[in-house]
Amino acid sequence: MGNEIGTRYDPQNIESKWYKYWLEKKYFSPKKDGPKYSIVIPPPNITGKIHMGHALNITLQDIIIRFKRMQGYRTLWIPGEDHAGIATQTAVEKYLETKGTKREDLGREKFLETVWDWANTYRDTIKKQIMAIGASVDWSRERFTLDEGLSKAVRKVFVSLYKKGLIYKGKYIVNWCPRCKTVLSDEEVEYHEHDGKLYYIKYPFADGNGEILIATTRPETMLGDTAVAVHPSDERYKHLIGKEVILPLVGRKIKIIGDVHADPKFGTGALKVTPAHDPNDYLIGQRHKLEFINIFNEDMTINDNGGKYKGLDRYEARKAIVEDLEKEGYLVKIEDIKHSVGHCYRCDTVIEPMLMDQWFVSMKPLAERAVKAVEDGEVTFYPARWKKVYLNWMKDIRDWCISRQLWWGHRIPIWYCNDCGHINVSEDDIQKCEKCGSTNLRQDEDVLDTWFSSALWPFSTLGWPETTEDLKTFYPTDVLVTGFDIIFFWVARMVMMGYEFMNEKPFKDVYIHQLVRDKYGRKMSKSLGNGIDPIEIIDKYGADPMRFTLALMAAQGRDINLDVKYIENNKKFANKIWNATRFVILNLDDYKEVPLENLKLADKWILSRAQKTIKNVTEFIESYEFNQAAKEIYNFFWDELCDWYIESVKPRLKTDERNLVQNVLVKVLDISLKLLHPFMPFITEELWQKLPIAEESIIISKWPKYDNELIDTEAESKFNLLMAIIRGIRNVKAEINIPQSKKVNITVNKDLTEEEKLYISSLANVDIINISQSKPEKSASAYIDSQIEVYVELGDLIDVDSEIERLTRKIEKLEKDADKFRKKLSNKKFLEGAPEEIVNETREKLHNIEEQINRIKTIVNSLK
RNA sequence: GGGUGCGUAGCUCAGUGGGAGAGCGCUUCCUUCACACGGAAGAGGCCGCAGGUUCAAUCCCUGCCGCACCCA
Repeated sequence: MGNEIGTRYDPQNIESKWYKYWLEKKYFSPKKDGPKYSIVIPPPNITGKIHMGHALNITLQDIIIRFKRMQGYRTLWIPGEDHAGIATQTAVEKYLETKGTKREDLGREKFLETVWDWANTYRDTIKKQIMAIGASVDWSRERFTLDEGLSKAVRKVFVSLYKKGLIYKGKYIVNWCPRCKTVLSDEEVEYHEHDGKLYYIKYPFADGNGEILIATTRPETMLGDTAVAVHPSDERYKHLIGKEVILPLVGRKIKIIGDVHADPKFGTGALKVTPAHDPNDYLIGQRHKLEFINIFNEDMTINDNGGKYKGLDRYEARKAIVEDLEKEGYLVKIEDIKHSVGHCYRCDTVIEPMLMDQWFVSMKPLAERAVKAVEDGEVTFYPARWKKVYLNWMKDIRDWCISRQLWWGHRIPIWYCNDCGHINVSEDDIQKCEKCGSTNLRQDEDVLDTWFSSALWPFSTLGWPETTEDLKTFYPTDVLVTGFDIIFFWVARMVMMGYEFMNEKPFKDVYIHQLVRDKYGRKMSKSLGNGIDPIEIIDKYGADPMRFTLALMAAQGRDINLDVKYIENNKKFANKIWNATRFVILNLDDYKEVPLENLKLADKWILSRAQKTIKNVTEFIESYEFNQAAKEIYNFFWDELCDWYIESVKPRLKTDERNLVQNVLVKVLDISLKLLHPFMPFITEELWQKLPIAEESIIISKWPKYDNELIDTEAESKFNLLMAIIRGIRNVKAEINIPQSKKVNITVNKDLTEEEKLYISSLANVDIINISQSKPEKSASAYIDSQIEVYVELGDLIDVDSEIERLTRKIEKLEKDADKFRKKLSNKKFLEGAPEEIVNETREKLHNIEEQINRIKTIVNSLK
């Protein structure tokens, strides 16, 4: 055991060393016995680096898993990464662009080779970053959403759902991202408020008698208009239903129809209907069997259906059409309007609703059990309010568009027969049409939504579809820790898939954690440049302080506004832990283990406090109240252990109590380091290893057990009194501006034990303690309650006037409190209605205060 | 338009149906043999506003105002 210990906490020296040691010892792999406890990591995207949100996510999971591991569970935390279809493909395309080439030039196969190389590099980076945070994940079970096993799982799921009729191909309005050149699911569209214009356009009646005025934010889509809709009960227009108008610039005759979707209060109440380019218009189109005219190419230029506007981009077309409308007298006015516009969640391009042939999962049948599971509490959300968010979405769920026009991803296992037209679906690649035997097959070009494979994560990572030992042992997992932003994308879909394919929930608890924002509460983003890079933080302050800060701020139901100064602050806490331990170790040269018997007051007090800390930290971690748990151990360590116990023990280390004190110190430190370990794994291992009780690793040490026998309320109240007396003496010194180190004599009205005298002398720098019933001349009161009076003898240092002033202020303060209680106690209703216990307590409190006031008053009078 | 969360010390935030808390910042003092990344003592709050429930409300309920976010 190396007992050399520097005077400063230096994270760089300890972190990588211990992580390596833990890996070598395979502590992160599940042991062979004990109740199981499992977590799957939310797989980070391979498109970038780990950010603060990941750091929080990983920290919280690591706290849980280390805690459970120490409690004796057979723990497994599976790491992995997500192939992130759109994001990765886009990133690689950008990279190719810098090399002057593009994916179409390479071809599908070559392109995918490039992406794999890229993916492997990034996976490696991410892995190193997760390690730097200290995550005790089992790397031997690391998975990737595109690896062989998971691909097998994806195919099995696709085929199964297809055969059940839950996956189908159909032509519907979908969200097209013109930049990514793929469709997106509804969840992948983000709506932002835009400043837009509302254009009022005249559509003349076909019979030449007047016109109807419509309002639209997207005049360019009029090229695809196939009707004008008004509300059927709109008095202004209902007589026009059935009449025909002539579409300006285009010349097509279209009908005026009555449909409830037309909002009489919006615009003019008359709505142009473009069924191929608006989700609502699409529904109107279906209801009224309108024609669907697609006017866009995939790159958002106008296609052949746009006549003279063909080839123009959608925004150029808008400009041109507005100009032409104005020229020809159709444009009546333009108003400014704020409206919500859908954007691609990956590249922020404005999405275009398009009518396209795509693959969908029919969600309603899958959602049923997933709803019930959460309603029945089989799957529980923490904090509970997210349950509502989940259920609201689930109950109004729409079919999921799962095909993507990408190359990077799980290719859809569908083969079309070019000869007989049969659609073959298969888990394995096939060469022959199962219907006609033709080899003239063509696999569907599209890949699946990345979230399709993520949805299987809790069981695919455990080996499904094989029935592996891991799957049998660790499914369902115990908790899922993630952010609220992917409840729909991921959490909900995992629940559905879990029940569908495992016939069992994927996890018991869902802990929804906070969003990490900057210190002003703004989202961290590249464009604002306000991101805090966890790796830079780790380099500068260490992983432990970062982790502790995140845990300390992880209050349920509120986001984290992170300021680097908080991390700096907790580095000071780490330094404090370091130095307190250093002090103990420096005093252990002659340590030998003895039973904790013949304990003194301070020993009983700290051991009792330690028990309460064990209890609270344990309970708070169990209920996912990480901030409370962290706060509990922080306060115990700094305030109680360092500022009081260690200070009180210094003189005792020079007496024959040395050996006992050493043992108490080691015991309390052992408890503290263990309680701190889930939060700060590196420093606690480093320090624990230096203690005489150290074993192989703190990681596999036993979590401290709460021992009711060590709770000593009497010792606690006695020690509390001592602390109050000591504070009182210090306060007197501070008030009259003499240094704390200046020795004074005090007088107490009651005899004290030798031990009590020792603490007062050493902690308050007191020389002589006199016992007397009367207040000495030229003294200031340091502590007064209904039993005890303590005076500091000041001699000529006393300033009677300021002493009177000080005491008068104290009386005023006490009187204020006393008034509150008097008021309460004079209230009949309170006396009748409140529980007796409360009434008695209040009486006692008032009595004590009044007693104090009287005593102080007596002193003041004697001074005058 | 529907929904959710938040308004507590100068700042950032905890917390609770029975005498308002922390960290930072601020004021004063101290290099005392673990730590100045430290120690000691302080100052500072109509717990957003208005009602209601209750013996008792910062906490529970309703409304309002302000700030975020989600969904349409």
